[in-house]
Amino acid sequence: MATIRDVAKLANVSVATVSRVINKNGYVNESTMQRVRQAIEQLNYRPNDVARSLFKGKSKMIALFVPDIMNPFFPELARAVEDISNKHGYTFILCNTDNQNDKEIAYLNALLQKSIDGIILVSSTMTTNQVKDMKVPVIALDRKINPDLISVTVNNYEGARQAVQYLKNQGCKRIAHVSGPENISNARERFKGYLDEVRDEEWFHSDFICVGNYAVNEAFEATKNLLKRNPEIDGIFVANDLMGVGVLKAAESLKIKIPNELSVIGFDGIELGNITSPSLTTMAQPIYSIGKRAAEILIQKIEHPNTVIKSEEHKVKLTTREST
Amino acid sequence: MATIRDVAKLANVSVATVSRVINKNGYVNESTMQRVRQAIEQLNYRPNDVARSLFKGKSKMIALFVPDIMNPFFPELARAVEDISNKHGYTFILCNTDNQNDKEIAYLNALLQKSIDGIILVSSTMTTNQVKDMKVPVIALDRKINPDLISVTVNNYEGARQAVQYLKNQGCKRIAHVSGPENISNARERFKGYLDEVRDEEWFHSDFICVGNYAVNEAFEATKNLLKRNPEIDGIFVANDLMGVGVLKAAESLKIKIPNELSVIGFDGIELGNITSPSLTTMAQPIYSIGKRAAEILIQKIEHPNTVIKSEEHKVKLTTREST
DNA sequence: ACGGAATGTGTAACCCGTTACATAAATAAT
DNA sequence: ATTATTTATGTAACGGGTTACACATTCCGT
Repeated sequence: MATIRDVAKLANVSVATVSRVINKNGYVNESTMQRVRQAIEQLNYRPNDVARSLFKGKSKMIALFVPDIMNPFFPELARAVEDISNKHGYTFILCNTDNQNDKEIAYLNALLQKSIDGIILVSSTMTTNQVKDMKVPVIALDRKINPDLISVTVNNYEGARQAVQYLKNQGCKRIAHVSGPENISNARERFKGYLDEVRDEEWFHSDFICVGNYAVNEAFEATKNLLKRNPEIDGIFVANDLMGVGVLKAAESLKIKIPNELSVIGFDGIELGNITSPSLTTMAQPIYSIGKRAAEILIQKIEHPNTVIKSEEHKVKLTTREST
Repeated sequence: MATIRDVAKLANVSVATVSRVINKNGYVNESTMQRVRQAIEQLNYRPNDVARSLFKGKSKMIALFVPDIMNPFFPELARAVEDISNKHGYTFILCNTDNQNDKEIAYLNALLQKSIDGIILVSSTMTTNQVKDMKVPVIALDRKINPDLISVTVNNYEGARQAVQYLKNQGCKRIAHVSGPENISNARERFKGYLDEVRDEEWFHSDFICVGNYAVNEAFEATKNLLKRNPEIDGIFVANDLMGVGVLKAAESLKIKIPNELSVIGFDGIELGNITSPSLTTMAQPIYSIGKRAAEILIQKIEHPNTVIKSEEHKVKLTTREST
């Protein structure tokens, strides 16, 4: 690999001049520039980013922490972040944390040693202190971590209320909820939205609530029990689409007809909900958009540390399909 | 951030000694080591990986190129590669190429400037020359690129034959094929497996073949036409599960009963096939395993360049579900 | 024609670990 | 007792860009 000194020698200039040509800063005479350009061409010279990073203390890399890329909600988020990173000349690092705080911390330290420029966190296990101590720009995505940390999320509470209202409008009289894990902020907000919508109904009963873990199987089992215990249930608001699939399957296994006997609405709007039959009505998040915004904001924070940046809450949108 | 010189000063030794302690090489007196350790502790010193990389010319990073992480086949692959990278102390970089050669080349150059240690390619657009010129270890995954490039794949040809044989065993007498793009090696192999299994049947007709692009929608449309034109078809071997979903939907839209009137078998074994109804019988690849092996082999190649490494062809496995 | 600004280029320090090489003391071998 | 090893530690160059600073030239205004 040719170095900047090779180029300098060939072009009969100093390394400083070559550097100026590469970075388009400082004064360089037009004819000198031509010579340098030619030398660069001739040697097929590419600057060594590692050397650059060492001097600048910046690596032009950003990382995304997700619980598990195999969860179908995250690939679209990852895609968005990668697209934006790439567009701005950043390299994209993906970390699967499995919701384990020790993994997050290990990744964090490893990345700091590599002079990572910024991190986007989808996390429910990071503590306030851990986030405060971070030496690089950080954005929370999908889940709030603490009020001081800029986040890009959706209006989970409002979306949940809208979902339940929609079920009511469809004529449901006994609406249950399969919630997400209570350590995840968006699950709590969706749950609260549900609760505020049903708590004053005379039919409401706390047994209409069951707690899932945002995954298919547990929701499948939990819903079977729920529906066996409470056959009067005619609507279910499920805290995410993945569990929504489990709910559809539970209904199927109990020979409950959807949407005739039971309406189901999910949350997230992942492609998967389009493929089930019946397909799943859902409160769709603008998944790509929030990933994109998180990346844009992060890069803004990296490149212009002084600009004031605010958290964003995007809107979910009812997407009616066959399950209601 | 504390540097090695700060540590050296505090411990009253030279930087060389500190380096020896950190890397556990060379001779260091026990008591000196204690002092150094304490200084490291006290300053909360972490070596700067960028400086290390600069000197060593290695970055402890590996990259995975996939067409698009949003395609449900790839997250599991990515997860496997990330797990193994992480286990061996490598940082994992994900690149979405959209099957565009210019993107691949752009990524490649960017990564080389960052002293990337190795790359795993899922690619059908990289040319032989481009691969030959690469200055770092490279492994092809899922798709062969050229015979000289080590690859980790599955027995697509055999798997395809088994799939068709299975349909025959199930009593299918008119078996069609929805193939993948012919520029993708595994699609060609699967197609050939199908062809070798049906070409001598008296019922075989070239109109039983239709070409898809490994995505749901095109397969949906193509299959609708196929089945309208050839209502005698009673079995379809689909080159991947994603298109398998499209086929199931096409049958549904034509009110063709699966598996009674039509049997469908896919290829890949992605989780999605489990969620459709009917669920999709498939030739399941050991997706995680091949990703894992690709990463292991790559790291082997990086760390021990002289070991002889051979391509691997893993076996697919028939997974019978409701669509047959 | 003279002073100050704009233009053009080079030298060398710097970023921070790593390691070849030198030196010296302690221990082992003969 | 003397030489060969082993152990222990330090100095300084190195990897490859970047940039502060110095110096030289050209241009412009008056």
